[in-house]
Amino acid sequence: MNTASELLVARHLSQMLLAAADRSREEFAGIAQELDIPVHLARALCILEDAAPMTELATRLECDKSYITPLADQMEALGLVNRVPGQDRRTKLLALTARGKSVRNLLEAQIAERSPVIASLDEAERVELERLLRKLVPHESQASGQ
Amino acid sequence: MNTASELLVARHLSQMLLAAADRSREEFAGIAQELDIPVHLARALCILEDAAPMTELATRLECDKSYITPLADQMEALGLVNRVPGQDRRTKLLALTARGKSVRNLLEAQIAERSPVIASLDEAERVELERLLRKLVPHESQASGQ
DNA sequence: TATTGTTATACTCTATAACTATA
DNA sequence: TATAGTTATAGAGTATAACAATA
Repeated sequence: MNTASELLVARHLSQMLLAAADRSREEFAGIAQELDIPVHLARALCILEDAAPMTELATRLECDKSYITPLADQMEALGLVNRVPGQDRRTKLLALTARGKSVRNLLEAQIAERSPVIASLDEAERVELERLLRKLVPHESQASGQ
Repeated sequence: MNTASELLVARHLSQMLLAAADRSREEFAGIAQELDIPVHLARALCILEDAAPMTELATRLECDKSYITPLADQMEALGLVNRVPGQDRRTKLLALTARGKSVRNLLEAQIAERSPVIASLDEAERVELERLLRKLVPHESQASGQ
């Protein structure tokens, strides 16, 4: 295969990959919007199945800890989490409230139902897609957030 | 299959999809950096094979036209394009200079060689990936920029 | 009246650095 | 001395709105 046609294939497939990722993000954003919570709070909610220190949330969201303070403020203002003390007195855990758990459950149910990889692919196709994506992704980066 | 396991599959595959898209973007950004041009200029360069009005560039890059003015300024400052008059006297075309064409060629050659979908997949795998991605992407959005 | 490109300005998202209180 | 969280501030990236020239 020559360079010119490889270029076309590279462009086309890369664009479809980006489009598929965008579609996945949009579906997630749509679900968050229907539940009336900002997308970045929805991402945090997914992570907070168990109460976790703010620094851990920063690590999982791949952002600076200074970003977590206002994010936690917003989650508290919406009644989704409480700041509770950890054993170390410097540490504050973000713990889901009853409402937080309820919203998180709704969120997860919608993701399971509507995520494009579930809604548009059958079991065999999902297995094959995973195999192909695994070849495209460097192996350490296969465990990041939504 | 129950909802709980579908949730896990949805999460895992969606994350891999996002990671693969990130990887593709990073490869593109790396190539741009090696050629010493900002990523957003590299994207514009890819589009400008033929001279095009600034508004068309805004459409292709999915951004506002007010964003194109400083972008074109930067490309001119780097000697990559010139603003040339169109037939309509309101319109300015962005036309690649000799240097712009040369940088664009280098860029495309690197993309053809190093894009993950070329470097990590064989022909049959690319065909299969395209088939799967096509099912994940709404059909109008299969022609956007890098 | 609508459109092209420009300008000035404002907004969103996120990070950096300095700070407090612990350890 | 190092760490958890907070605060104030700054930067990148991008959009909105008003404008001038032209259609």
